Amino acid sequence: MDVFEALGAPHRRAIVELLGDGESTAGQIASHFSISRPAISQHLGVLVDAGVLHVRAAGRERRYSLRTESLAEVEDWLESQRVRWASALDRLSEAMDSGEGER
Amino acid sequence: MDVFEALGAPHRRAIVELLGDGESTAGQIASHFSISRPAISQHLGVLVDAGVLHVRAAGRERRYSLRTESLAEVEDWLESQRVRWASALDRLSEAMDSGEGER
DNA sequence: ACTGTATGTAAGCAATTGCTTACGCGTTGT
DNA sequence: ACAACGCGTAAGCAATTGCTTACATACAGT
Repeated sequence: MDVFEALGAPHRRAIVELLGDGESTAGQIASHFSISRPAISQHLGVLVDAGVLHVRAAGRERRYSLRTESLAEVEDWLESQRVRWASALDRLSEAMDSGEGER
Repeated sequence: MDVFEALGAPHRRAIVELLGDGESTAGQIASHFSISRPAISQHLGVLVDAGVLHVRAAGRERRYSLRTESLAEVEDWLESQRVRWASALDRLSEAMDSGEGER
């Protein structure tokens, strides 16, 4: 599953938001939600698979943290879309300037 | 369905990429994919609902175009995440500077 | 060694998703 | 008026998702 799909689920986005404050353990994360701990564990698995999170074992805990590179990946995509959109607009206004009356 | 979920599906992202070149009709869009036309129609519906696309009826055609504001929404979210992440790092290094030996 | 704590994994299930084919409805051209 | 076109909607279906409870594993504290 890629980054976009991973961020598609609201709960997973909420997890990312939580981790914006910094690293935290699976249990701490789960405590913020009303769904079961295993459900969170599965979401965390998806996020790690997608490269959004990084896990670090620390004793019996597992500390999750954001991998900002993955968010950058999404940002890059958006950026590239905006660029293409902008140049499409350019072409459009160019066409309107020159060929106004055509069809 | 919100923008994130809408962009979660690969086909829908591909549609957005297509529309980066400018407005186009449902049929034109569908012709780029191997899935059925109704399937594309449904994806278009989702994207419009999510505010990603705008439709304009033109005779018997329907012209779809990007609503860049919605992509900006996603970008804002990412941005805000990055800000929080950055300040979390600040707090961390601050803590390390001052209280090094604690814990 | 033994108990409790932190966590992932397995199995099962209802709801949702992404697709298909069949159909309906307005628009265009003759 | 009528045929063909462009498109959305309905119905149905298999696959996937998001959850649950129950279980397994591994470390920590006594």
